[in-house]
Amino acid sequence: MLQPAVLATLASPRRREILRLVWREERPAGGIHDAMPDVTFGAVSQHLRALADAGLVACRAEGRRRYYRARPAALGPLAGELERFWDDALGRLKVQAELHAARRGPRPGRRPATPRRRPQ
Amino acid sequence: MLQPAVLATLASPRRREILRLVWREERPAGGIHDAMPDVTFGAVSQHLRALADAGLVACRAEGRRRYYRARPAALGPLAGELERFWDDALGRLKVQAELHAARRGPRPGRRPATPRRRPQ
DNA sequence: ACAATAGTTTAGTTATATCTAAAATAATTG
DNA sequence: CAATTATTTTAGATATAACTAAACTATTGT
Repeated sequence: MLQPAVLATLASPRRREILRLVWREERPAGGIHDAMPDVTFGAVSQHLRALADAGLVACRAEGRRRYYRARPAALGPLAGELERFWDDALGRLKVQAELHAARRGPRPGRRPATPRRRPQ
Repeated sequence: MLQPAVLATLASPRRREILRLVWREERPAGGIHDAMPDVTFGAVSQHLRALADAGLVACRAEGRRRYYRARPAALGPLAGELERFWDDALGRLKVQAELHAARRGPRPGRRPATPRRRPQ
């Protein structure tokens, strides 16, 4: 299936919640639902289908259980979709700078690094 | 404004289209609309507001024109929002591998960068 | 085969997004 | 100030998304 909008699929907080639940270890649909008390099993199942359609999760059937797990590689196409922005030299620098700053706190080590395009 | 869902804002293809138009150089709202014949000026303006609310564009008024430009740095929070996934060691490796493979073919330059973990 | 369990799918409701057309605002010009 | 230009905002239509409840499918156990 020609991956329907990874970005759109990730845009739903509910689906990100699910994705986080199955990121490190697979879980059966019921287990996922147990972790989300405020929504129906049916709704969870629907989100799981959306995630699977986008390639963001894989499903393994075992007995009457269906174990879901995240497919981290599916974020590659997301990066691809953002590529037009990300790929811009200025954009990349700014993004990475901010990312690093947010993660580690202000770091003096980052030089402005040869502005190749147009320094705003 | 406390940045409403960068991801959700980017999920709209129309808004990505606009963002691309103002990525490298600022444009007046009208200029943006000119590049999008299949939608109303009003609709464009509404999307511009959504983008601005998400911090993805900035606006400069000059005379009766309003010039918009992208704010690449706003993709930082997006990365932050994806951080929980991206930050996972396995995820990062897979994603970056795929990204680099897609963009330039295998390149040895980038080191994996100390994996910080967060408890889920 | 029957009942129980695990999950999906459907029908229908409600909420949210997106769009158009028109009215409103704001700066500029005559 | 009135007209013009550039843009925003509003009201309302239509489409899409998310959810619930219930019906349905499939697997296991008795």
